[in-house]
Amino acid sequence: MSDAAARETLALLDGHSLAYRAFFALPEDLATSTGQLTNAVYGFSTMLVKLLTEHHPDRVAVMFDQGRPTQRLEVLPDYKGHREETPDALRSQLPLIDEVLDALAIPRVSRDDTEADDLIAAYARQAVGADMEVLVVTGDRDAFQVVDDHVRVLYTRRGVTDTVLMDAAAITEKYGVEPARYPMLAALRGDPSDNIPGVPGVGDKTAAKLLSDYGDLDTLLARVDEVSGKRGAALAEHAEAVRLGYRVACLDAELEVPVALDALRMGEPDFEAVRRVFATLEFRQLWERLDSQVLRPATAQAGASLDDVAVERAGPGDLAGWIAARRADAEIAVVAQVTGHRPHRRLTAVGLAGDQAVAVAAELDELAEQDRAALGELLADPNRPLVVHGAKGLRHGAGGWGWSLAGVVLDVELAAYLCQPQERVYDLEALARHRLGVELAGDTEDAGQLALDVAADRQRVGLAAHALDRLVPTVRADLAEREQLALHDEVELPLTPVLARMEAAGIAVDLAVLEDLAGSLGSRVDALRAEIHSLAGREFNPDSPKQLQQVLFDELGLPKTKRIQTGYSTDAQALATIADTHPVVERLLDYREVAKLKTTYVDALPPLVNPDTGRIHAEFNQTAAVTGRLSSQHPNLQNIPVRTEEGRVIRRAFVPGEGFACLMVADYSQIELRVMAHLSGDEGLVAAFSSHEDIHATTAAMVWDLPVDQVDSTLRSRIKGMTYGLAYGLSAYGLSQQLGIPPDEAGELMDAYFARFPKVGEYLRGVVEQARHDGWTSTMRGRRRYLPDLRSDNRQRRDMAERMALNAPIQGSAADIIKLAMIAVDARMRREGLASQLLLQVHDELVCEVAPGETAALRTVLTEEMSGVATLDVPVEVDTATGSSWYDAEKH
DNA sequence: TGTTGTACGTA
DNA sequence: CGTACGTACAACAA
Repeated sequence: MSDAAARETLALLDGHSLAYRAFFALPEDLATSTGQLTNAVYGFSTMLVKLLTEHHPDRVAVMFDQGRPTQRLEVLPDYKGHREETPDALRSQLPLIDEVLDALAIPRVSRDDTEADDLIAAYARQAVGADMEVLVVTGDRDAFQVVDDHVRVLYTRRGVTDTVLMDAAAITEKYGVEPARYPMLAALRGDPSDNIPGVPGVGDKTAAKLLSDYGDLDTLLARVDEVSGKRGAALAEHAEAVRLGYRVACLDAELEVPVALDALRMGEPDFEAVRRVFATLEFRQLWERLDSQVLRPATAQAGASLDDVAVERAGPGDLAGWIAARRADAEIAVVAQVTGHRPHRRLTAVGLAGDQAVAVAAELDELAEQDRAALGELLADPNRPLVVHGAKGLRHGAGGWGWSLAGVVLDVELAAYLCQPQERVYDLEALARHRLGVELAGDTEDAGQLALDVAADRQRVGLAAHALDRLVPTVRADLAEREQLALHDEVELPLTPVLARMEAAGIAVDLAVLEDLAGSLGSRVDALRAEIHSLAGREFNPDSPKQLQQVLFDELGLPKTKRIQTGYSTDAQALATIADTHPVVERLLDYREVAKLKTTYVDALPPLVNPDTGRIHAEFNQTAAVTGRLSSQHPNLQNIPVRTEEGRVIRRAFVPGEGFACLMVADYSQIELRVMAHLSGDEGLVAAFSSHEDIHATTAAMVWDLPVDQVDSTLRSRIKGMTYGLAYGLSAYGLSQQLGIPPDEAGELMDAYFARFPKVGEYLRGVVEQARHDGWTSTMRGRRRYLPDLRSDNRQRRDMAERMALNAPIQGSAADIIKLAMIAVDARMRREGLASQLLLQVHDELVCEVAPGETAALRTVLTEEMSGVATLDVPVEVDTATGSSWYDAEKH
C-alpha cells in the first residue's frame, strides 16, 4: 500500500442513493424550527462530513440520475417499475443538497437518460487508468462490480452512518464471487428494489454455488439440464429473465462522461456560504465537525478565524485614534461589559470592531481622558452608525458614564429574536456558535478567574466585537429575507430606549404596606395550616402535592380528580369539584390563595426594593415571548394580583415616588377582540364595536337576534367566554368546560356565533391554512411565529399548534400595537417636556407616574397616542384612571 | 446544585 | 380538551 499513499483518492458519491437511504432511514420529524423537513439532507450531509473527516479524499464528486434509464428500459420495461414517484417530502430536500454541495464547491455530475451508477463506473475506470485510488459511496450493491485493487465501495448498510468499506476480498468473502461476477449473482438472485426478477428459490448462497460450479451465466444456462430437480427446472424456465437481468445489472463503464475526469475536484469552499447553509438547516453539531476538522485547517492561512484577533494593550490616544480613523459612515460593532446593580449600571470594558479592525478599552476607569471622551462622543453621535447586541443593556451602561446612545442602526439580539422568536437564547456566544460556528467563551471552568484578568477581558471583549461585526451581514440578510427590517427599525429598536428609561425609573414601593400584609397574611396562613392538619387528622406539608394527594385520596378517601403524571390533580379547579365532600378542601383552597400571596408577593418584593432609590427596578425582557409580548422579571410586575380583593390590596404598596403626584393607568379596552374583529373584517363584529355599547351584550343580542336590553347576564357571560375563547383556539369541549354547560350546547353556541359573524370563522380557518402552507403566522406588523407542528402526524401536537396559530396573530398584533404606543407616548411626553414618566407595561395597559400638575396633559397624551397608533377598522378605546396607589388607580 | 412537575398570579 | 408569561415549592437526579 506504500504506493497507494502517494496516489490521489477520488470519492464518487451516488447522490440519489444516499438521499433515498437517508430519507427512509431517518425520522420524518427531523426538521428545522421553521418546519422544513431535513432528514434526507441531514443524512446526506452526515455521510459527506464522515467521508471528509475519516477518509480525506483529495477529490470529491457527486453523481445524480437524470431522465429515464432508456437502455435498461428497452431490455427490461419493468426496470424499477414498481417504484413510487419520489415523495414530495424528499423532492423538496434535493435543492438543499445542491446548496450544501455548491457551498462546499463539490462538483455534481449527471447526464441525460443516464443513471448515477453508470457514471460512477465510468469515472472509476478512468481514474484507475490515471493512477488514482477510488472510493465509491453508495447504498446500491450494483456498485460492487466496479471494485478492484484500486476501487473500493463505502456501502451504507442501514441508515447512513452505519457503513462498511468493501474491497475485493470483502466482496468475495461475503458473496462467494469476485466483484466482476457480481452482476451475474444479482441476475440469478434478483433484486427486488430494481424489479429484477431472478430465479425463484435462488438466493445469494445458491447463486454463488452455481457460479462457482459453472463459471459464468452463459455456461450455466447452456448446461442447465445438468442442474438437478426443481432448481434446474426453475433455472430453465427463467433463463431469459436471468439474461435480461444480467444486462440490466451490468454498469456501463465505457459511456462518454459529460465532464472530464480532471474537472472532478473540490473547489475552494465558500466558508460563509457553508456556514449559512448549515445554520439555516440547523445542523449545529455537523457544522462544528466540518468547521473544526475540514474547513478550519483549510482556511487557517486565509486568516478567517477568530483566533487571529489579537488585542494588544493600547496606549493613550490609541482608542481615540482608532475611532477617528474609521470612515464616519462605516458601521462600528460595539460590545460592552457592564457591571453594577440596576439601576446603577456602568460600562467597564468596551470592544469596537469594523473594517477588519478591532479596538478595546478593557478598563474604562483607567482609560486616558481623551480616549474616554472619544468613546462617549462616538456612542452619543446620531450620525455614527453602530451595531450592537442588546441595545438596552448598552444604554444602561453608557448612562452610568453620563453618555447617551444615539446611532444604533442594528441590534443583532433583537434581529435574531425576530427571525426565530421560539429560540429563547440569543446571547452573543450562542449566535456566534450557531451562525459563525465559532466558540467565544474559553473553558467555562476558568471563566470566573478570567473575569478578574484584564488581559483576558481585553481578549474576550475584542473577540466578541469582532464576532458581532461578522454577524451583521448574516443577521441583516435573514431580517431582509423575512421582510422584517421595518419591524426592527420602527418597533423593536426604538422601543429599547423607552424600556431602558422604564427600568431605570423603577416603581416606588411603600414597604409599610407590605409589612402590614405580611403580618396579617402570616397569621392567617398559620391558622389555616393548623385547621387543615386538624381536619386531616395529622400534620403534613400542604405545599407538597405528593403529601396532599396521599392525605386526600388515600387517607380521607375523597373522590378521585383529573389524572396527572404523578397521580391525581390537587389544583384549584380539581379541588373545587370535590369541595362539598370534606371541609378540609375549602380550607385548602383558602390556604393556597393566602400562601401564594404571601410568598410570591408580600415576602418576595421587599428584598427587591433598591435601598438607594426606594424603588423596584424590574427588567422588561424584549426577547422572551414567542408572540412578541414583553415579559417582566426580577420581579414579574405583570402578574401582581387584581382578580380577588384579597390579592388586589397588594397594589396598595405601589405608589408614586417622591416628587410625583399620583399614578395613572391607561388601558386598552378589549384590544385583542378588536384586533380579531379588524383582522377578520367581519362587518357584524365591526359594527358591534362601532356602537360603543357593551360589546358582549351587543354581540349576544346579535347572535340571538334580540334587543340588547333582553340579554340577561347568563347569555352575556356565555358570549363573553365564547368570544375570548375564539382568540385562543377554543374547542366546543373546552367551551363547555369553561361555561359549565353540555358540549352539545356549547357546539350550538359556537354554530350560532359563526352563523352571525361568518367572516370570523373564515378568518380563523384561513389563519391555520396559511400557517400550514407557509410554516408561520404573521401579525399586522409582520412579526412571525413558526409552527412546524401544524404538519405533525400527532393529533395532540397538531391541535396544540393550531391553537397557537389562532392566537399568535391576535396576541402578537396587540403586542405590536402597544409597543408602538409606548414609543409614541414616550416621544410625545419628551416633546412636550412632561416630567411624568412611563413605569410599567402590562400587555394592554401602561402605568405612569404623574408629575404635579400634569394629570390632564398626561391623560391626553396617553389617550391620543395609544388609540392613534392602532389603525384598526374598529374604534380603539383607551380608559384612564389615577390614584394615590396602583390599587386606587385600578378602581374606576 | 440543577431539573422536572405542579400550582397559580396576570393579560 | 383555549393562548402567553415568571415564580415558588417539593421531589428527584447527580
